[in-house]
Amino acid sequence: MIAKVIVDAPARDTDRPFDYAVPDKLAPLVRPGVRAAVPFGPRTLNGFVLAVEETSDMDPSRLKPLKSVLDAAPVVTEELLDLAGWLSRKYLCPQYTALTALLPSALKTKTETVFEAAVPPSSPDVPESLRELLAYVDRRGRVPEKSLLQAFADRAELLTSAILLGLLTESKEVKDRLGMKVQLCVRPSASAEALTAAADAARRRAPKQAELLDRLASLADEGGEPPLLAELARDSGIGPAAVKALESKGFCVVEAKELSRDPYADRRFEASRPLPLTETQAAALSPIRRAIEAKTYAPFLLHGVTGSGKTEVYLQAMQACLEAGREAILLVPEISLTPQTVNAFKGRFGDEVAVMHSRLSAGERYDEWRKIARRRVKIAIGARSAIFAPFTNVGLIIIDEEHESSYKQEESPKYHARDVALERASRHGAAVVLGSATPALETYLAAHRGVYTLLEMPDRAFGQAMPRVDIVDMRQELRDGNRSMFSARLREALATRLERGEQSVLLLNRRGYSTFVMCRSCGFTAQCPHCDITLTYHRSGRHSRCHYCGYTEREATRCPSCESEHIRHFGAGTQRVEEELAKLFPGIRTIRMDVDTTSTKGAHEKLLADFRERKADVLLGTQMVAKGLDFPFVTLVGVISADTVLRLPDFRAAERTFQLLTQVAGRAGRHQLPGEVVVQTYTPEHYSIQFAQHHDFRGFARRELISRRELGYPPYCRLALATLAHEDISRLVTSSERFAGELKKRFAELRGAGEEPELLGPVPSPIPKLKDRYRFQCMVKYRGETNVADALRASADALSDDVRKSKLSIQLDVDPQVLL
DNA sequence: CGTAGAAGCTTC
DNA sequence: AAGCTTCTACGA
Repeated sequence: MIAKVIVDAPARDTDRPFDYAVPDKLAPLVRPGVRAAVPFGPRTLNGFVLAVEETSDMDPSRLKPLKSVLDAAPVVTEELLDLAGWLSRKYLCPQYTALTALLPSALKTKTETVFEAAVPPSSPDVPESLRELLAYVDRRGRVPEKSLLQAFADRAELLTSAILLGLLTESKEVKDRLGMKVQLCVRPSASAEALTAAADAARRRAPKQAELLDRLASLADEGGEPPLLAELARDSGIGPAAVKALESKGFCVVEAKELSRDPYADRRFEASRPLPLTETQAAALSPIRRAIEAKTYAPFLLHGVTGSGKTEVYLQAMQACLEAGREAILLVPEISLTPQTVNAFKGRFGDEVAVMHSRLSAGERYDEWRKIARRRVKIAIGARSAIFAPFTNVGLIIIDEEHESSYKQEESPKYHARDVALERASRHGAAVVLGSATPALETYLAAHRGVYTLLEMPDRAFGQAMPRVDIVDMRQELRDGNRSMFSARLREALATRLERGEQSVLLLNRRGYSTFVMCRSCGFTAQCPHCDITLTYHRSGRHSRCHYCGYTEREATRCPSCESEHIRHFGAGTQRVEEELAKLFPGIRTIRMDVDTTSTKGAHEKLLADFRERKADVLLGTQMVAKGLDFPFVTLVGVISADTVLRLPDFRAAERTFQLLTQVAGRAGRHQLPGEVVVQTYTPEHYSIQFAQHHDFRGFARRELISRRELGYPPYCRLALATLAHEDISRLVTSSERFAGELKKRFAELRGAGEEPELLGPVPSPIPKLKDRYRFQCMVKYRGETNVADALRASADALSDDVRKSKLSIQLDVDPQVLL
């Protein structure tokens, strides 16, 4: 028997199955989808068994035997094995990388170095200075290198000399990143009669033993959960000595019992029943329900304004899916995976739900994943990676807030959960529901072309009004002599909230920090004449550059548009806003949320909880305050500068601005108190801001699609991005040009079909230097189903010499979301 | 001629 | 990716 194994050596040369002989005693365990340890050259590596076959093309004498099998049951289903192949082809990543992406991190095993004492610590060969080290290792048996380094962090040289002197033996061990959570329990191993007899005999001499024997007897008789060792000691005072004694006499065995950590075990969920649907909701639900019942692949776009009641549609679609005997997956953006969301679904479906949440520990995530793999639940809820829930009969996949950029993974494999969802659904004959108030334009256009069925919910379910949005022209503020970052309007609105004891949220968007030049008098920003993209300001060279095509211009001292001298690069931090806030409103209580204040675990939740309990008047933060928050006393949302998103050097900047403003407007006045939104901007006339003010998605989409078509951006074409990096800039330039040449050569072959992709670059990357390596990029624009992946991979392969020899790195991103 | 570091090759 | 072998440049 031969196993085809993808090994943990993710490089071009090794990205293919290797054949191994399967020893007879492992044969029953070796199945497609299990992990195995295999010899690979002089090393031992982990791998995934792709297939089991009778024969191999290899000379049988050269086959090595598989070392061990890591899983009693496959961890990757047949369908997901195949999907991993699809991921690797579409997103140009090694198969091993694709396979690990399917699994919870707890199963991403690595080999680690472990040390053992080669001689006893008391041996005369051990120098005095190394006694302590050796004793430490000896006490523990096998010590992972990591823990040893930690324990002797300040005395690393001791470790080195111990290794050099041969006092420690070094070996590699394949380890699971985490064992299952186990506790020891006591199980009877004799008949009930024998145990009762022994209990009677021991009654006088050893009462504790007798008590345990009684319990064991009733267990053997009636069955039930064997008691935990720890429990026995705590509740009945039966210590480990008594257990040991009985175990040695063969009355019981101590076993490791696998526990499931249910993070929601001690939480109550308010049970909820299906609500009566509005007419619009019912109209949206019925085609979804029909598709689930018909078991055919059917993608939908559910376009519903904020508050239109999409959640109830999701809930009832899931209900229909469960009734059809099939499984469902719900994806939500990580940031909105809050207790609120989880409660809504746990409340309706209770124990049928597994939640994959990044705030859970690796162990808890693994347990939730196992519930899915063991078919203990029928619904999986989670962020991006939950799309790989190992169900076998998926009937429905819902992606909430489908426009969110967090559905695109920025590490390899750089997959988009929406595309994976569509791919998986087509394999299962499942319905896909893409839900959003502000769909991605790709999705919206596809729906209009009939690729997805469009379902619309244009009104709020309970008829509430949309919040009022005020746009403040910051140019006018400057003219009126206000040089601060707070407009009179926003200052006044803040003062009113302080007076009334209501709360405010202030958003300062600085994501993808990027400086650009702007005129504070007229709002002019420098754009690329070829790409209509904001030029990025480079302080060192005192120039601005387009990172799409490389166009460069010198720093201006006067505004080319209005001749004003108030032209400068732009950007302010949360800290500065906080200071200014304190100056304006002495005694104001502010909670600042940014990378600095939320870096420690749980800090994010803590800050939000404090704000909920009204321990602060203002919540000031970046991006992360914009979404999914729902606080009853927030009646004001202020956007310090809408321009920071709008002027990002990204063709999606207008779309992001519209989405952000629409989202943020949804945060205010969600309850009884009416809400108000103040948006500060230097470009109030920009259509993204205008349409957001009037909550007009359709208007925005129509306008934005026109310019996308004119400029040749998605959704009218598709993109792929190659980023090359090297520490030596001149070699990088050479390699980049060679890479571009290879690409062009291959693209030319597609010319006949009228599908020749367009190549932009090579140009310096928007982050031109990272970790001492310079970066260049090539962007590819192509249409439809043109096979660009093969050309990219082949071109990268053509430079594989440079990659290996001169440490050039080439990163490929198909359908990039963030072009920064 | 010896040796150290770089470069190349192989992994079932 | 990483361990092992081969190449090659330089000092004695």
